[in-house]
Amino acid sequence: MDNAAIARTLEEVADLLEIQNANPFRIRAYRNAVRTIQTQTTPLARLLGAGRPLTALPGIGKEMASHIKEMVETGTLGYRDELLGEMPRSLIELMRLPSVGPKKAKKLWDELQISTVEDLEAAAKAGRIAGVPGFGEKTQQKILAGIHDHRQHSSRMLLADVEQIVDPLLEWLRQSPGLERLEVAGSYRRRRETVGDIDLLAVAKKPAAVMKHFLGHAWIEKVEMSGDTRASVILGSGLQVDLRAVPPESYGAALVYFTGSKEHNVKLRRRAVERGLRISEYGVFKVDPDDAEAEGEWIAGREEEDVYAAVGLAWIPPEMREDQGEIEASVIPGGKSAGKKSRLPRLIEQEDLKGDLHMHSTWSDGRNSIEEMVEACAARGYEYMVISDHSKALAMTNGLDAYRLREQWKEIDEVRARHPEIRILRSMEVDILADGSLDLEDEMLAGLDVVLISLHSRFDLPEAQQTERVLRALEHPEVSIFCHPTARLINRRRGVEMDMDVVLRRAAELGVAVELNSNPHRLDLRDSHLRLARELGCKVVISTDSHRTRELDLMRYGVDQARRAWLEPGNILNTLPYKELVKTIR
DNA sequence: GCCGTTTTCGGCCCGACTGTTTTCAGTCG
Repeated sequence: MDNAAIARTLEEVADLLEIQNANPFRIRAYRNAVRTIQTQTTPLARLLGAGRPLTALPGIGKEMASHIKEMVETGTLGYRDELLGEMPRSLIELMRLPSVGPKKAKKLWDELQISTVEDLEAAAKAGRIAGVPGFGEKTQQKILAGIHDHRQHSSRMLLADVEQIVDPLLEWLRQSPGLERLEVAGSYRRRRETVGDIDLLAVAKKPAAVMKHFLGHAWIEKVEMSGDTRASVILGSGLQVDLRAVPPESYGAALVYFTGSKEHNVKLRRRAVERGLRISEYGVFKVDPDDAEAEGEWIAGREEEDVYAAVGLAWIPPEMREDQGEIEASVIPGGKSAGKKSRLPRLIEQEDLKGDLHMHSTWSDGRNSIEEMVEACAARGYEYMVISDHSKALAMTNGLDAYRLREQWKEIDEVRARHPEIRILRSMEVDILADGSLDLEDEMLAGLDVVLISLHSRFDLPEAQQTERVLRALEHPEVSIFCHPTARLINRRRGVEMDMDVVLRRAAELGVAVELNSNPHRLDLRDSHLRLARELGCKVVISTDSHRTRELDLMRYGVDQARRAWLEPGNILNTLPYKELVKTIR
């Protein structure tokens, strides 16, 4: 079993235990193990094979290690099957419906033998749910609405799509009477590639007035709940928006809390408890040792920096708040007043980038001419840029053969003469053919300043074969950059199967860079692969793969993603000035 | 079930809103 399958199985155990009303800390132990496994870049089977103790991993103890060993060896987990003998697996899906949790799912099963969403819908429509103890008319209606939404909107929206909705919403909210501050928190602020819902945080002396103004927005289709400090609504687009209001002295604490992630917050709060403190969305409080129940003395919470400082930490950029070691890295040696620095990385910023290394023109499937692309890049202050049209195997994009490529070089020379303000590099996005050879003759490859290679076909090859194919392509001495390596499209196409560990290791040895494609549909490589690339010393480029001038602005999504992978300017090739770049790039 | 610069036992993050079980459990984030 691969890591993803192992994680899924343990997750299922956690869900089933939850329905069984097991010890909540035991359930949490399973979920912690799942997280550890999901973020593990090396296959657990390989660790086991090498005789490495799994218990060295955080959250993996004797029991989990033995579960994992069993799964690796037999491909299944007896304990999970045992639990499934007591209740159907489909109860887990019930539990995912809004207003249905583990307790209610169990009750539905015990009382009415309901185990699927379909059964539940039929029972609710027949009015049989309202009669179950603990349920009522309102819950029955909520369940029906929840089933509807569940079917309508099960996938998370792309960050870029959500931005289109959030911006006007913010503009509206800024007109609220008495509003002092407003921020988007949640996974949007952490710049995750997809967003499940929007968390808004407002500061106001009279929060009720802000809530009222918010609820008057025309896009709101349904109000899920509303109180003086919280409101939750569903927009016509299906997106859920939560607004919370806090007093000014709680702004920082609330922003930390609502930005998350949940795991980051848990660790932060645990750190507070170890220091006799308590962190909530209202602030950091000193716990009274004689009366742990009392509210305690408020000591911080106005700004995020104050909250982190109260537990001896430097402020952590939101993109890093995933409990991936950022809390440990943010420790300020000697405490907050020691004047020492934390080990947090200096994350890449868009201003660090000196050029865009992947874009198309009307020579293949781009919408703008070379000169228009050049002017647009120059307007963005870039020192250099790359023209990289498709190769002939991608006929549908009007890919170039050797003859047309030579013709293109003539045009590039002319544009170069007219635009001395920017360096224009000759390139091509060359298809990796099925056998790993490249879709352009060697002498033409040698005439390019930069050679990009990409997978655009045969995404379905088995892992071993796909890995071989890619390795062969990487070995070609002219290759500079491996673009959108997994070829995934978020919510639409899963990436190819290949052994990323092997591929990135070889790329690092050969000096081939890997692309972080900034297109919000791609964001390929993904965060965990980028972290692996960094660990292996493999260079990364952040490019837009633009097919029209305005797509050059997609670069910021790539930067967001790089920041989530802890990348610093030194990890990124296109932070280098032109002279250094041409020396470094293969 | 996991973990340990106060611990190998006794802890393990915090609060708002809703609906229903009239005093609070369940859900959610």
